[in-house]
Amino acid sequence: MPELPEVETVARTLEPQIKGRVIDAAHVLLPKTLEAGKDLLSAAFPGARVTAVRRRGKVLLFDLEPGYVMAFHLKMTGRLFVHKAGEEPNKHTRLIFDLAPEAEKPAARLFFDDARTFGYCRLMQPEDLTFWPFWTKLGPEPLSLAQKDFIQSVKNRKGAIKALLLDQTVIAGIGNIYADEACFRSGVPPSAPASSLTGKQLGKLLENIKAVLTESIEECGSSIRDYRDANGDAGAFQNRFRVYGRAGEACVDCGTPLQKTVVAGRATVFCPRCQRI
DNA sequence: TCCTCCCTGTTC
DNA sequence: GAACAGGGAGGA
Repeated sequence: MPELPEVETVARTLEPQIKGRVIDAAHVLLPKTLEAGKDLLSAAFPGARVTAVRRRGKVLLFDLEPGYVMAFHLKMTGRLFVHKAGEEPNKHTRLIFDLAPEAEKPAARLFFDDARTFGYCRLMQPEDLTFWPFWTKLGPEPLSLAQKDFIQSVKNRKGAIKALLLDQTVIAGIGNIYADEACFRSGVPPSAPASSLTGKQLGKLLENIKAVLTESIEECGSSIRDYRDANGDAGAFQNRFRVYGRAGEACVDCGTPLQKTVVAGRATVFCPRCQRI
C-alpha cells in the first residue's frame, strides 16, 4: 500500500525515466481511472513534455510543459512502469501514455496498472488544483512539520491518535503501516484519544513519524503485496516492521504477544505492555 | 466523529 | 467460499 515512502520512491525512480520526454498519446482503458481531465486530453496530447515528477502526501505529480499537471493516487495497488514501445496492456492496465523517442532513448510506454481500480489520475491545468478539494485540504508534510504546529493541530482533538495520523487533512502521507510503527516506537496506544496525550508525548510521536518515514525511504519503501517502484523493484522496509502484520508475535522490546484490534476501521497491531499512557 | 462502501487478488 | 487487505468519499 503505497504511503509516503513508497510514493517518494516511485517519484525518485520514475523521474529519471520520463523527465524531459514528450507524451505522444494517452490511452484510457478504464474510463473511471481518469478521474478528471477527459476534456483536456486532446489539447495536451500529443505534445506535452514531462518537466518534473514530484510527491505531495501520497499524491504523485507530473509537471507538464506547457501548462498541465497530472496527479496520480496509487491507493492500494496502483503501479507506474515504463515499458518498451509496442508493449501490450495486461489485465490490470488502466492507462497508457506513449512516450516519444528522444535523442538517446527509444519510444516507450508508461503504464498505470491497478488491480483494484481504486487508484486514479487527474489531468489538470495548474490552476485547477485550487478546485480539487482533496488537494487543497491536504495537511502538512510530516518530514518538514514543526513540533509545535503538530502539537497544536491535534492536542485538543478527541479522536483516537491513530485516526488523526491517518487523516490526510491533519498530516499528509501516513497510512496504516507507518501509523502503527510510529505509535509503537513512541509507546502510544493507537486508540488513545489525542487529547489524552501530553505535549511531550506528541512531540516524541512526531519525531518517530519522521524517523520511520525516513528509514523507510532509505530502504525504498515497504513491499507487502503489490508495491513495486518504477523499476519494478521491491522495497525492504517490511523487514524492519516491529508491529505491522505481526499480531500474536512477540514484542521486539518486551516479548509480550502483540495484540490486534481495529482503530479507525483499520487493522491495528500494538504491544499492550509497551504502549500505555 | 464514526461507519460503510468501493474493488479484486490472496489467504484461510 | 468467506474473510481480509485499506485510502478516502460520503452519509449517519
